[in-house]
Amino acid sequence: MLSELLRASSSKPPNQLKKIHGLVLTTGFSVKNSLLTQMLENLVLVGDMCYARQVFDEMHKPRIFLWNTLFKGYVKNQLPFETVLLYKKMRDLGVRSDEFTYPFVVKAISEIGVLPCGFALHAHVMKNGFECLGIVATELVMMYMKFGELSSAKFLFESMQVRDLVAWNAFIAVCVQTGNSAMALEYYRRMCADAVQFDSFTVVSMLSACGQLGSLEIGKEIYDRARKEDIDCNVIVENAKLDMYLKCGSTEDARVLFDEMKQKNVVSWSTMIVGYAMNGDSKEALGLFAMMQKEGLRPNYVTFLGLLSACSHAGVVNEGKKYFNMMVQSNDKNCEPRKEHYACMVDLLGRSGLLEEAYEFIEKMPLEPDAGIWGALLGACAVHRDMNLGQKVADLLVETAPDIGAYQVLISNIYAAAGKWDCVDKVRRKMRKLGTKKVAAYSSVEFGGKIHFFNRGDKSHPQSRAIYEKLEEILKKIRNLGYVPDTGSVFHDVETEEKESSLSHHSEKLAIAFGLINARAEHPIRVMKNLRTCDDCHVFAKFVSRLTSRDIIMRDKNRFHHFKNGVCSCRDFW
DNA sequence: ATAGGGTTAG
Repeated sequence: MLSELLRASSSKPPNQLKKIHGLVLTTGFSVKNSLLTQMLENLVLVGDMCYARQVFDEMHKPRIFLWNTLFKGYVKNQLPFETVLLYKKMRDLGVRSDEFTYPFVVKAISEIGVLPCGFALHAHVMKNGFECLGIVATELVMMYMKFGELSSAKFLFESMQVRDLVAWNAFIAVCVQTGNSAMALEYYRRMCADAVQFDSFTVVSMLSACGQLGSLEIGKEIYDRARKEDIDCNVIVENAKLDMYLKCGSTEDARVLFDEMKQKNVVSWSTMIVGYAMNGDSKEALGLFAMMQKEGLRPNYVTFLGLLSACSHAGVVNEGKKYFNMMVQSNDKNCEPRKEHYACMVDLLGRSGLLEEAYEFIEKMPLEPDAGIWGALLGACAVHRDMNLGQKVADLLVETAPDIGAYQVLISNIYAAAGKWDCVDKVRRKMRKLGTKKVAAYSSVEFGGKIHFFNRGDKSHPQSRAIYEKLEEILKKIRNLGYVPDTGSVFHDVETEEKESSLSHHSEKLAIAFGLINARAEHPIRVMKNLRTCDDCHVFAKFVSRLTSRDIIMRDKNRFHHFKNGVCSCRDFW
């Protein structure tokens, strides 16, 4: 009777499960593990891990699969620390893990992100002889990728005896997730060469990779191949393609696809809205949201992020406030404003010059403001040259954002602009002490099925000579149009050394010159940059678009710049 | 009985 009750309770909410559990206890029967097992599984299913743990602790000598059930629950509910603690307890009690245990624990460790623990765990896996198991090995490979240990991950992946489709997909997916999309492409090509038949999972990751790389042509090619090979192109695949188009700056293609899609979900709509916002098409973004509401679809927190960033971009403060209030009043757990939304609001207010209001907004917010929020205000202070507030915020941020290089650079630039060189020194020393990493700037252009990368002053490209000649020629011509190299700007997150050294050989300038030489005249020149573009390159691109009548689409770390006839769609520079 | 892969934001 009781076991039937429990079996039937699997879909019940946690509080009802607890009542049933209480009932079981009051019957006075000796509670058998089989009953508790059912109970535990139900609790893990509904995600009440606290209660699940209680039930587990009541059990007498639980068998290994019960431990595993609990591990599964912890991992599924994103409680990596509980997972690891449980693993430790298990070892202390002398219970041996089996091959089902390790995938959970490895996943937890990679989420926590402590490399030495990862190594130790790998050693345990090897000691128990589980390393040759595909599933465990796959998790380990993903763990190393997440730790940034590319060579360990590659080595382990290569040494797997059996690499099935899931192993390939997992590896490619984690490459994309960790920002190594060029590597994902490399392995995709190898997968094809090895004649491993890919599936829709592969396609989704690869479309995402192409979005990251700005490789419109390669992305289209992969999608077309998927259609030809009769791979199931479900909503997720279509969404990924949509995102790829938008990340390549091709809002037109995206819209055509979006309108054609038979099945659309919140992600499709949000992708479009966010994409329009990124591309500076705020009107379309807001219009799409109106359509979405008409269709009766519920937005989620990502949708609102897109909306707020669209408002910020268009400088429509009241619209932004309207959407923010909509979130607050919606009473929908999915739409509660998170820190990112507050950061968006600060950005919106700050960008529009309402710095005081932005500051008050932060002071009044119910969540603890983080570096991202202060950073948004600091960026706005920099744009509006408000040194008083800027310094105040910089002072605050100096303490709370010790490890994010971009903020430190912004702070030191603010101090520099205010002439407070002792403060500049202090920040720089701190950066050096903390070893704040300076990410090297690079730009890339897709051409001929390949991605061409350029560093500043790069001479490694085979067409290098032609590129520099083209650059010289262009610089000469646009000087006549009124271009003056801007060496004085201090307000973006680039290092001083970078500013001082050959401004005219910035990676995006080389990439644009490369595009001018190679890209077909009717196509826009698409340039991707890993960091933010500097003022001078921005002005440069405007002039080039005017001089050559070519459209330049440049994506930097934050947003798109569509240059057409000497004008850019963005409001970040003027 | 229990284990590995995919889309939007940062």
